[in-house]
Formats: sequence, C-alpha cells, structure tokens
Amino acid sequence: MPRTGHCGTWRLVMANRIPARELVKQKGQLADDVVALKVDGRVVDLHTPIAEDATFEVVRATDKDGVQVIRHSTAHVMADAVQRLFPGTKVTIGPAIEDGFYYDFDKPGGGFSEEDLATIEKAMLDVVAGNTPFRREVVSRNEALALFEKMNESFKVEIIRSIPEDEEISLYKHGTAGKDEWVDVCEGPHVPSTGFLRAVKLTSVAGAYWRGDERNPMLQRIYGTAFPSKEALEEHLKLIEEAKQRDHRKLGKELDLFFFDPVAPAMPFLLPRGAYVYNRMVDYVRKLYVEYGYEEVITPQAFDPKLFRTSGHLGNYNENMYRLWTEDVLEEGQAVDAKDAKDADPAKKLAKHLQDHSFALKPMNCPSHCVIFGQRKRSYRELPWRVADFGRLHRYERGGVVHGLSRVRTFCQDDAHVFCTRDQVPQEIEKFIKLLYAVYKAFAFDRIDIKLATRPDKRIGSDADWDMSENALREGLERAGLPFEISPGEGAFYGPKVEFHVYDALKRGWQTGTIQYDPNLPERFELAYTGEDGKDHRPVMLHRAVFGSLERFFSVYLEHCGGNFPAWIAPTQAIVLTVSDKSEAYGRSVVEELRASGLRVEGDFSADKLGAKIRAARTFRHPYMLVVGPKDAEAGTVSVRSRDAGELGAMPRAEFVAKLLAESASPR
RNA sequence: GCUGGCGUAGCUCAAUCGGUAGAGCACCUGUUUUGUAAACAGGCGGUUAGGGGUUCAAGUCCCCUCGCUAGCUCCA
Repeated sequence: MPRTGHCGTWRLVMANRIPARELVKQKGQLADDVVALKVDGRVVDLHTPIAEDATFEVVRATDKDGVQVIRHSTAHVMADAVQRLFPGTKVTIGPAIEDGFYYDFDKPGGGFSEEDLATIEKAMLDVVAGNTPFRREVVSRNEALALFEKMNESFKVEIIRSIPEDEEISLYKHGTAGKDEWVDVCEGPHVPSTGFLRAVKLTSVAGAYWRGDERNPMLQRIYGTAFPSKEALEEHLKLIEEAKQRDHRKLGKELDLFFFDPVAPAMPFLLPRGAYVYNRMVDYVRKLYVEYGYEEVITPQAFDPKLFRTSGHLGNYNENMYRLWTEDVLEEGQAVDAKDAKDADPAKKLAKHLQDHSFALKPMNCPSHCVIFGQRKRSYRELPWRVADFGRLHRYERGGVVHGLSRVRTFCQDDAHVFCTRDQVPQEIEKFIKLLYAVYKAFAFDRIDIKLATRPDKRIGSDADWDMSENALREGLERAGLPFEISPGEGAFYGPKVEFHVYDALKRGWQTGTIQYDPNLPERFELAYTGEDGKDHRPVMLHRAVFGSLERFFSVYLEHCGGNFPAWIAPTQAIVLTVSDKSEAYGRSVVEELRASGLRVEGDFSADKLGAKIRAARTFRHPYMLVVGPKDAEAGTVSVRSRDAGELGAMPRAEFVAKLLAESASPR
C-alpha cells in the first residue's frame, strides 16, 4: 500500500514571499472548502509563504490531495488527543495512507484498547470543535532539537537528527498557545484549522516496529480515517462492510469450497466444489501450454538435502523448509552422537546429522528441473525448453503471516522454467507476458500492477550477472510497453523478478504471476548444452508462473467474482428445483439428461417449498435454476431462472442444453 | 516471530455480578403437495480449543499451549 512521506522537511527557495492565503484571496479563490494549494506540483498549506507572483491551483477538501491533507491533519489531532489522555506517551510518525492515516506511539504500559479508541475519538472532537488554526513555524536544527529533547520526545529527536543538513525544519502547532497547544515536527501541509476535520473515525489498533524493522522496539499504531464530509465517511464504512462480505474465507465456507483444520494449520482442505474450480484452473493453463510450447513433468516431493545445498536453498531458504525424519536417520544420528559425545554437545551433533541427512520437502520446483535438464546431453536445438510442473510445494511460513488461501504452507504453482540462451530471453519474456495477459483476461482481471524487484541483500551470484539480468527484465517490460514500478531489494535470492500484483476485496495487494531471470542455478548445477559450434555452453533459466500459487489466485478470483463463478468454471452449472414431489420423476430425468450432455447439474428434491429451494440455490450462486413442475413435465420444458439475467421463462430441454453448453466453453 | 483481539453445536451467534450451557439455520423423522427469496412439528447435536490454577461454584477470573484474526516484519 503506497504511503505518503512521514513528517520531514522541504526547502523553500523563493523571494518576495507572502502567505499563500493572501495570494489565493487576492485572486478571489478563497472558498470555504479550500484546504491547501498546489504550487509547482507541490501541495502547500495556506500559511506557507510563497512568491507573490506564483501560479497555483487551489486544493479543495474533496480533491484527492485535499483528502490526504485532511487525513494528515487528523493524525496530528489524534496524537494531540492521545498525549493528553495518556501522559508519558511518545509520538513518532503519523502519515496519511491510501484509505486514512495512522500514528505510531510509544506508550508505556502496553497498548490501546478498543474502548481507548472511543475515548480518543471523543477528545479529538473537542480539538476539532476548538477550531484553532494550524500554524507553521520554521526553526533551526538546534532549536528543534532543544524543544523535543526538553519534551523528552526521543523518537522526534532521532527524526530531526536524520533530516539532511540543507533542509529546512518546520514545526506545526494547533491549539491555543500557553493553554492546550500541541506541536509536531512536520513538513505539512495541513488544513487551515482543526474545524476543517468534519468526519473522523478511528478504526483499529496494531503493533508496528519503529522504522519498520523487526529488530526495533514495537510501537502502538492507531489506524483511523477521515473524509471531507460525514456522508463520504459513511459511504467508505459501507464499502468496507461490503468488502467483508466478499472475503474469500467467508465465501469458501458458505459455498462449501474449502476449510481449514488445526491438524494442518495454514494448509487448506479443498472440498469437491473447491477442487473442481482448482482443477479447471489447471486445465485452462494446460490447454494454453500446448499452444505456447510447454512440456509438463512430474517430479519428487522430498529430496536429499544435498540437492538444496547445490541449489543454494539451504543457505538462503532454510527457515522456510520442512524436513522429514525417519527412524533410521534418527538412530544413525544418535549413534554418531554416542561415539563422539566427548568432544561435542550431543544435541548439536544430532541436529547436524539431521540437517545433513533428513530429507526436505520441496519449497520450489526449480532444482528438480535442473536435475532433469542435466540428466542427459542437451542440444542448442532443444532451446528454449519450457518445462512445466504442477508439483505440490511446502513452505514453512511464520504464524502471523498466513491468511486463508492467500498465504498458505502448502500450495501449487502453475510453475514452469524456461531454459534458453541469453539471446532468447527477451522474446521469452514477451511470449510469457502474452500468455499471462490471456489468462488474466479469461479471469476478468483488468487491474494488474507490475513491479520489477531488484537484487536483495541476501543473494547469490555476481554483481555483473545481476546487472545483466535486471536489464533483461527491464527491457522485456519496455518491449511489451507495460508500465511498472521498481521494488528495490525485493528480488529472489537467485535473481530479479517481475511481479504481477492483484488486489483482494479489502484492497490488500497480492503477487500472483511472476517471471524471474536466474543465471545462478544453471551455474550451480553446471548445466550445459552443446552449441552449433560443438562446444558446451551454459543456458540461462527463467522461472515463471501466471497464477503464481493456484491457491492464492483462487482466493483473489473468488473475491473478484464474489462467488458468482461463470458457467465455464462453476462447480455446479444448474440445479433442478421441483415444485413438488409430484414432479420428482421428471426432475430426475432432466438431471440425468443434462448430465448425459456433459453439464454439471444437481437436483433439489427435498420437501421444501419452491421459494425455499430458490433461496437456497441463490445463496449457493449456481448460474442457473431449472424449475420443473407438472406444466413442464407435460410440455417437456424447464423453467429457467438465470443468476445473472433473472427469469428466462420455460424452454425446451434441448434448447437449454445448447445454451448452457455454449456458455461452458472456457474463454479464449 | 512480534503487538493487540478472539476461540461456546457443522454454520451464525446468546448466556446479567462467577451460580442448571441456549437460539436460529443445517442435519434426521414425520405432517404438508406446494410454480419463482425461508411451510409446520418433533428429534439429533457440547469435556464451552486443550491443559493447569483460584473458588463452595469457572464458558466467565489467572497461567501455559494450540488455533484463528488485525496490523508489523516476511512472502507466491
């Protein structure tokens, strides 16, 4: 989620300055809803002195920038209220974010409770009612340090110290001087006065590390949001409620798609209906693999750890790998142990033995594919070789990060590796992107964010290789004409990656597809192909996945369609509802006939009344309901009710079969 | 892993100050014979996540473990 900057400073380099408010007033543009103005693309507040001949645009409360100003100001008011109610609490940073704002506090004696939020909110309303102006004041570094040192605001002192020497330091104050004034070091801008903050809501509390580093102390974060009007706030809260209804964890339960059980934490059980959707996803890419020239392999699940030493996983991915032990390995380890117990800690020796000998569940398919490539002599004529694998992967994820199907400990990727020459890389990237967009279109995704993740600190391979591979990916994206952002340091340990992100119902972004350039694994596995010149050459390797994890893509897709699967992928395409048991025989014959035509059809022959059957079928979101009663039995029809188009009336069975078969074809 | 919150029937949720564990839905059995968003009656279903403690008495208070959850950190 993008964040705006924290409270820092920026520099003014202008002469003949007058307060911005005066200038706006002179031009007759000072309306009630003007919260700031924009000069040279930078948002400044109405108190900031600017050049008297500056050109500007007013920023209104309802503008995107204006809303951010309101939220940032609200964060100040919240910090004010918190410090008043909880003396001794230190302030840190408090930016505006996409849907609101937060402020991180260092509060002695534990966090804030839900009741605290209500109290804080009330105190904030008092500050708003006071309607005191926000005042900007430029101070020297030493003045700022002296002020915050005196206030014992150690985090602010640290922030001030980290501000570059050539930047101006500004303070923002609100409240009444000498009475209830509150001050923060901040670059602004802010609304003219606290009275501009009309619709404020504190939403949640959470822990957050100082400066986002888990080695630092944990602070108490309060999230809130603010809008230009009460109506806009209400609207936003309503949208959040609706989004919760789409949460894939809720839909998964309601639609009998999957569940979790503590016997296998963060590892989903896919029920028949969920497994159906999952399998159709696999079918869909398999079909494209034919067209795009992939071959599929099946590889082992568990490996001698030597494999992962060769691949580098043991050094770089160890903490995410599950290990298997057997009685034999354990006994060997204990025997080694007893023999050498004099010169080493027995527990450590056993641990070492297990680390060296207990098999590991694969967290990725790439090492297997390297083994396959190296299994016999390869020719340049075979390249590019695209090898796909739907193998099940296991990765141990720390407790706090797992999330429904989106982040699990066992999953399957629509994984494939492309072994090719360096020259073939750009065209392979282009080809992959074409494949990826075809799939995303089939699943009706229109918004996809692309990021180029570059070399991380913890990595293997030379800098020259990284330069080359990062450039190759950048060129591939540029050739495809796709806009992307750079995520510095976010690459995999073996190579940079292009990440394709989509968003869940609650606007959390998830990486799905990816393509990664890897010059390292072929090196480590000493892979070679025989070139035209009869000599050995090292191939390079691309890791790529369109869905990424099938589980994650399923979760995002489920939320995207709200459980209303289109007919081609819906577990049940139609359900026959009998009006009474007088029509049961006809109803059963309809089910049979439709199934014989290849349609996925169920019947509801319970003693419920029709209305109840319809209600049940609707909550299950089946694409079609086929009502059958004596009239239909007489005429040989079904009365069709479409989930998406409403009642379609009675039609001959053959007509419905043709219609649904046409809709059952997977998208192209 | 960290900081909060939560965990009661398959699901959604009740249970006052610590005082007999309950409802609706689902499921089963009947009755009803039904034409486009919930017919009626009865029944089944629980070691209140697990373990320990305080107490005459614990779903409720305390401790530990497990799981879920919102963030943080990490990641497909």
